[in-house]
Amino acid sequence: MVGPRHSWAVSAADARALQRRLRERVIRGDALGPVAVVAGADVAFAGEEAVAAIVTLSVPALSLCEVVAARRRVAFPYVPGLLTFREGPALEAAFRRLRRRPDLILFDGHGLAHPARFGLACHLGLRWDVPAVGCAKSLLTGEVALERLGRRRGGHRAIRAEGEVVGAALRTADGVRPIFVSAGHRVSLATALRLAFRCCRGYRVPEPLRLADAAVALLKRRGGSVLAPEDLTPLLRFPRQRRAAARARARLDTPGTA
DNA sequence: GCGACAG
DNA sequence: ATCTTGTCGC
Repeated sequence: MVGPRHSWAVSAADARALQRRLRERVIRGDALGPVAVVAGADVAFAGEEAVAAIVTLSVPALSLCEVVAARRRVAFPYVPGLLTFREGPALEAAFRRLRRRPDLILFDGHGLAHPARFGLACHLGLRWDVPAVGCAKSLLTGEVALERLGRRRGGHRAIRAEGEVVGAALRTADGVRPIFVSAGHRVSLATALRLAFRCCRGYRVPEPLRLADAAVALLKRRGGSVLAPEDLTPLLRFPRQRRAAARARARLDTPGTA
């Protein structure tokens, strides 16, 4: 594990100071090799405990490689903009358990599309020195003309904040609400969009994150922090034909603050 | 001071 | 994120 390390036990004020200091070290352009293994990281909460899971898949097949998880006592409240300080400890504990470092990690949250341009994907991507992309389900900052976003899968539209493009809304499947993609570390927005879209298999949420979400949900109800790839195989099925229903919903899309 | 506000 | 049943639409 390389990169900037600091304690997670900080105050909100110190957390913001750390963001301002560390954001300068984020590599914004493409500085990554071929992506043969992509990971998805997510966290669930059960009382005072955080359950994190990281799932790795092969590219381009998207077949399951590894599944690791860890539980940690929650020590930081949810504060918009400081999500990393709440989820970071558990995510990092899980990350340490990976046998093989992924070539890219998708996070459930923003990267540069963050008020300090240092969202979860920037922070952990930098800290672990792994190319990272932020894939959030709602907007935290900035504006995007969703009414001008194509309804079909692959359509995307820039997210602008304070005069600069910080990310993009991406239609990951026909007729579903878009997700918000932004560069985390070692990737350009164009590459982040391409890679995130490449991980989609018919559902709104990219496969790595969909499986990581299923993993934490399973561990939350089953307990423990150990699970095998087989536990997730039931979810590797492609979605049914639901185009019509999905298209109808797309016209009513109102993400951002859903 | 008044909203907005990843998960 | 989490608390929670049914329900609208394909």
